[in-house]
Amino acid sequence: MYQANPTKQAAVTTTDKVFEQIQHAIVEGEIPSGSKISEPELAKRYQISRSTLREALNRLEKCHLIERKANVGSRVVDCTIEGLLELYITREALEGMACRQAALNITDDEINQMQAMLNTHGQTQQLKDGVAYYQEEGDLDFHYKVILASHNKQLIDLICGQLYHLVRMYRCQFGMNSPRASRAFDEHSRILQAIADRDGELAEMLMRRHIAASRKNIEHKIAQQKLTAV
Amino acid sequence: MYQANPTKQAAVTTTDKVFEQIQHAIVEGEIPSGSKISEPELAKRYQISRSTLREALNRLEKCHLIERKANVGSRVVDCTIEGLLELYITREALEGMACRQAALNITDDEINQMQAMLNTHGQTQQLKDGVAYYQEEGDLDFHYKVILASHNKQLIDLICGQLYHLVRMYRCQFGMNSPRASRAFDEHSRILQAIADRDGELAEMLMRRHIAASRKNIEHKIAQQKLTAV
DNA sequence: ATATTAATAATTGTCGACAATAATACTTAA
DNA sequence: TTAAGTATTATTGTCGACAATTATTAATAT
Repeated sequence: MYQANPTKQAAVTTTDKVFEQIQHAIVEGEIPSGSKISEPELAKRYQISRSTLREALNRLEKCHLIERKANVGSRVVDCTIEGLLELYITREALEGMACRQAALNITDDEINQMQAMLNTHGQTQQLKDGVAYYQEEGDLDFHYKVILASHNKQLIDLICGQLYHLVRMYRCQFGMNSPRASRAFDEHSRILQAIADRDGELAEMLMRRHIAASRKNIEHKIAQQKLTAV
Repeated sequence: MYQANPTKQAAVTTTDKVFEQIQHAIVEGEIPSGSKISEPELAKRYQISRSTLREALNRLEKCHLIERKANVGSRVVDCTIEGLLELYITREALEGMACRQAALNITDDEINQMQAMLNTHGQTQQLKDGVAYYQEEGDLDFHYKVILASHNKQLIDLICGQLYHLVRMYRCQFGMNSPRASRAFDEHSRILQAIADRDGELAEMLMRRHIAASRKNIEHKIAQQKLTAV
């Protein structure tokens, strides 16, 4: 089953719960990208004190969903093309390395799990061909698994704990139901093959190309839009 | 002149100042690695309320210097060999990419500045040959400049804003006055050359090797220690 | 009418107190 | 004597109020 973030702890405190709610609201665009955040208003809306709201805001800042300035306040990060491309560049670096490390550190159990997952994705794709939604979730699932398989806490925290919230936000807000679904499935298969072969160098290269391909796809679309606009 | 972190904002609020003080204390080991943090005690020591202390703790958590558990409390991150190696792996990925991007995006002015900086480092090294301290600061200076030259906000924030506090902590606590000082200088020169040539591919490769060499140097030392210990 | 300054309102930063949870010490039973 | 359970203490989480700063509005002068 798909879950938003495999690294998240169970929400025990009220700050945890409010954090998750606001996070969801930001990712889905209910609290619009770029908008200013009013502490008193949000505190009232979620029926909590400003202190616990501020605690939640701190965590939102940690995963780059909001930005704060001293004595001025917080704004929801705004989704720009440049920001999206920078995010892809960063993912290419981090996930490429995670993939290389996965080839070194993955367990046989994990390989089997991922193989099974890919089979499911393949069937889903046959059933729902053209409908990219499931494939999109599947894409995130696959990437999460690779990152976890790196067994590198630093990488896992940086990517799953921080960057991927932004990734999901961009996906939602830019409505990225990419036409790369079927191609992505093949690429995933080859990546897993390289990992299973313990070929770290190849695994990294394939993952980097996989992510770079998405980035170039976006860049291409942007270029076309600019042409038709003129 | 060397500064701890080129991305940091001016400290305006009391939280800012206390954050910097505690950060320094943790990096230098005055508050020992792995130790539990008592909120009432620290609040008393710095003459502030618990609220503002907790705000500071949130920022410390953001740069991975402390870890929090709900209803239990905070601990200073503990410096382990595995953690150090994972940090090197992450740096190799991020700084490698930053270096590639720097080759694409650096301005001529920045190139000149870095060239001048390297010249200074070279002279310092001649004067103080064998004394690694200046070279160590010089090393960080160089890396900071490369990262900033990438002009990628995401990379800059991740590396300078978060990772490098941990890097400095490990350097302090493990007393890493590496014998690689003179070699590092040559490597820096070649990296800058590749950047100035706008050769992103080579620049990334050289930076990755540069960082990997430090990691392998550590791994080698560890291996030796284990041998002599038996 | 516009620009600059002063007064007002709103927002953020900081504080101390209380509530809920976890750690510790103590008591009691086997 | 040890183990389990209970009572106590200490720590963290949450709250509402006040202080400091910023944003907004009103007033005055050019």
